[in-house]
Amino acid sequence: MRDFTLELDDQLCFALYAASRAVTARYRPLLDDLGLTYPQYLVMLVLWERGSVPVKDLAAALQLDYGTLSPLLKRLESAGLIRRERRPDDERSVRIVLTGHGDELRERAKDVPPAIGDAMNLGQEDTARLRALLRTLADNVSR
Amino acid sequence: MRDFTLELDDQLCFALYAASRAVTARYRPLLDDLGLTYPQYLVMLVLWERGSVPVKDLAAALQLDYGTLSPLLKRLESAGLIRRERRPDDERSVRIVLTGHGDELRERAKDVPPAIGDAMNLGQEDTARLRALLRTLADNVSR
DNA sequence: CCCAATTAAGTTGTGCACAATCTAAACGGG
DNA sequence: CCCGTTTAGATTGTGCACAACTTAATTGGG
Repeated sequence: MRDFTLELDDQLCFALYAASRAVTARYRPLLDDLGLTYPQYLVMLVLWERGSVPVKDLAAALQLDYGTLSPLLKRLESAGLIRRERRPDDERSVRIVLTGHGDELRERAKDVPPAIGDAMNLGQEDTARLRALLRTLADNVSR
Repeated sequence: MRDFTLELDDQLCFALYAASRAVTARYRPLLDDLGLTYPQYLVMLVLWERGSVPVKDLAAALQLDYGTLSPLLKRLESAGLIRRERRPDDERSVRIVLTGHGDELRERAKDVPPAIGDAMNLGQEDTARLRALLRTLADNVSR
């Protein structure tokens, strides 16, 4: 029989919570140079990859709701990185489009992943293993 | 040479961020029954383990600063779960002490870790592996 | 064809996270 | 013993997360 305690250090959840914040903290100075917060960076990753994306798909990709995304996108818009386009054939839907400025930022962001990979210092093997475990966990927990 | 891209799904950081939020979301209904948020639950874990703790040590254990802890503790206090005691020999230091009500909550929280462990569904082996990887990661990244 | 139900998005309110700033108590070297 | 420095803690302001609610456009069944 497995033995579950209330001790902080036993909890996988705390290791997860602490690691997530530690990684975000490591990103912060790099992203400050780009004028982005961490969640804003994630949005930009999706846009750099797909060019333009409906808000709905952005929400699905990042697992965020409109309550988080709407104000975040408003800030990216007033920073001049994105534009909102309401679809003519469905006035409910809003498509997020990169501006020229937003696209240019991609070049400057190229250095971020290697710098973080270096700081994480896990090696290719453990990185893949960890990513797989995290996906399994997220999957299990959200069904 | 390792190949770092800007694709969202490549990023370990996103898997980490998503998994952390998914796990917290799974805790939510259980903690709602106890009248706690997830960070409040973490504080209570430390208090249930150590009885009473100076705010400074709480901050160190959870890696949180006073800006996060002060208002959180104020809410736990007005919920009647904790008490603040200013140390007579050092008026700067505040010690957090469980109230009777706070101590009683421990009994009701006993069911939480097994329920979460069950939902995570990782097995003892992978759980230990994941926890170890997360600690190494947090360690590497915050040096 | 119409209207009830659904869908996309936004808004409001609460509670973290964290940087920056502030206060007051304690310490310590000259 | 005094004053500059350090330390414990709180406060303020910004930006997520997320629940609950609102709005407006679209859809689909009778």
